[in-house]
Amino acid sequence: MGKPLARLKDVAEKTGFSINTVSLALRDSPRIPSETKVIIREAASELNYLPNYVAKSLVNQETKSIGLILTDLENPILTHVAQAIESHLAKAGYTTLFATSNNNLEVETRMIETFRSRRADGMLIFPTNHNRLDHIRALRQRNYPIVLLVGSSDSGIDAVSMNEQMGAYKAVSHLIGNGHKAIALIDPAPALGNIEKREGYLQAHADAGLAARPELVIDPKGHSAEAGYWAMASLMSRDDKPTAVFASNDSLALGVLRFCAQAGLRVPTDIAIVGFDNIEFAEYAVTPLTTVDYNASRVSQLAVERVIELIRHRDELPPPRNTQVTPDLVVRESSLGLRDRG
Amino acid sequence: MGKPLARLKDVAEKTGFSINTVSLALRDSPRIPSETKVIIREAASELNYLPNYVAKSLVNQETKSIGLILTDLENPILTHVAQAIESHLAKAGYTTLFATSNNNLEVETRMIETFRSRRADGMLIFPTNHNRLDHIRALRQRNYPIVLLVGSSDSGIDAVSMNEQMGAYKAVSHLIGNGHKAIALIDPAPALGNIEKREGYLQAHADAGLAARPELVIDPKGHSAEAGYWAMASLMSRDDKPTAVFASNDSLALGVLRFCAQAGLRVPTDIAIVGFDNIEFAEYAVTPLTTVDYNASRVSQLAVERVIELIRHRDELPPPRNTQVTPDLVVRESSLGLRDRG
DNA sequence: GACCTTTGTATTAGCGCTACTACAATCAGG
DNA sequence: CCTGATTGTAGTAGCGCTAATACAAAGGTC
Repeated sequence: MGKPLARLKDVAEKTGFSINTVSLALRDSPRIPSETKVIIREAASELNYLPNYVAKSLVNQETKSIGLILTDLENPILTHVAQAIESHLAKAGYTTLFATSNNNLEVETRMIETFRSRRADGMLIFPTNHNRLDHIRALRQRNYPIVLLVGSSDSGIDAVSMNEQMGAYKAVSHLIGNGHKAIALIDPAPALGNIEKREGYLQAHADAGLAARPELVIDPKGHSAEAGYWAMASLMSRDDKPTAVFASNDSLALGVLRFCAQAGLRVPTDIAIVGFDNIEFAEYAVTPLTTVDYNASRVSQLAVERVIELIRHRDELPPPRNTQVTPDLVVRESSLGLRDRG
Repeated sequence: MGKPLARLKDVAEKTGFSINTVSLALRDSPRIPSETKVIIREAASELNYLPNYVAKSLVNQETKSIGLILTDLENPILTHVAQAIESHLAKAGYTTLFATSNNNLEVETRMIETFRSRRADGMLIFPTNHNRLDHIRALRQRNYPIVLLVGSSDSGIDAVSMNEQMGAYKAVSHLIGNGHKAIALIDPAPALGNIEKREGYLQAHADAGLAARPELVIDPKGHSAEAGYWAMASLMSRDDKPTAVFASNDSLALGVLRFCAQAGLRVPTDIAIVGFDNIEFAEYAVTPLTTVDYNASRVSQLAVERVIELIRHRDELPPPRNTQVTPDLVVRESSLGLRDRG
């Protein structure tokens, strides 16, 4: 912690008042006359006094810090979430304890323990697996304020998230509406137990009376542009080729786009592409990308408000609520149907 | 902090041992026989005991946490830095306190105070202004372990960073070597007091005996793709047009690329473009982007090692060192000269 | 002037933990 | 069998702070 900092005791000795008087004065208590306050504040600032939050936390039984656990920051949209959450928390007087789980359940569990041990007042968690939430649910049942950043309707845990299933539904319905019947899904999440987008994909097919084609659903084993590139290469090497692709995030979609450019496939004439997240670069790709807009700032704000509300309730938390933000589809060039074009 | 957690006292009462014995047992002291340890550990886990790090920190005079302050996470490369730093710190047993300054010196100063008040053992800072470092220098002089993430040769503060001047030098020299004489610089940093890249740009001109053209240096007032787009639009609306552009980060460069695509300018035939950072999408742009590779993982690792080393020295810090990692230029299609092409 | 209030300040206890010290009980050596 | 070391456990103090309490001194009331 660097050189030992001045304590209340030092300010007390310098001014001749007692520790208690100094503490009250610095916290602007009405019991201390303003002349005394001035003297004490000056002495404190001369000594470069800064209150020791560790000691304060021990007494007050709250740390004014909350833990933020994300899977990773590879996805630019999670980055936005992280930054927005930090800003909101700072504004509310909270410090952000940050960690990434690397999509590893064990790491996630360990980081939760670390933050509990540090007595974070609450946590915001983007869990690695949307179904294996027992460790988190157990905490919530002991009244620990936790808000998940992915939907989980019946998990018994508060959640604020984008409605990913709805987003996927909108994206795929849009493609179906443009006449596509062979729509690929590139999504690594189902293999990790997170099936929201695939459900939306299937539902869109069902509602349109179109049979989904299991052979067009592919796990890219990663969520980078490179993973998207190779998933697309694999899809196009088969006999049964798609005419449209829904990629579960924009990085994957940009990889798909790149494959198409190199393979001489025209977008959207030969292949229509829709992504998910609406990252900055979606608009600046080879072909501007149609994508589902992830409203990071809205999700972040609601999640922070929720966790602070839970913290306020302390002893008896209200029943968990699951808030889903409905995403908009941003239609750009990469998915235009024939009738939309000049 | 959720419901009051079990304390040593509770474990002591449950087992009949004293608080002290329980504390020693849980910390695996050799003075406690292993049978006793087993009894105590079992009781602790039944009570769901987790050591209170706040109390521990108060006694030990160290929090095992370090503050990380970045300007923002808009730039994907800072995101990589953040994630890599968090991973390295976690591996070393440190928790990351995270904050963004939003390029606002006042916010930066406030966050530094917050982290000091929370008794972070050290800090890693990407400062908003590379010259206004007095507030940080003052801390360092009081033996507070701080490592900057931007170069600062004579600042009196430790630093680990990419050599941005060298990177810019390599980028611009590459363009000059390809025969370009009218090279624009799109860089918002000099207006904020950070002139490293501009210096490299000028040095490359000087060393090649080429006169730099001040009218081709433009401040895009931001570092987004959109800012790059409009900066390029402004440059191309003038009489004196560049034949090449060096953009101070890849987002700007992608905006430039987009402008060129829309304006019908061929890259690299009509305009050569070089970016900075080598973000994932540089490779997946309309035209794959030549760029300076920001070695985020190397910088992060060295910075974490340095700050931990400083923490180890506690009372008397060694003299500050400034480590600059030399970046490589990654040549892709966007800057190929005539002789490089088929 | 006896009594009550207000005002300014000091004292004490305690948050949960660890370091230091204390001290019986056991054991080894001469 | 006494001395001195070893072993297992407990007691005490203190990290820096706040809350609760205490208590003089001054001021107001009848």
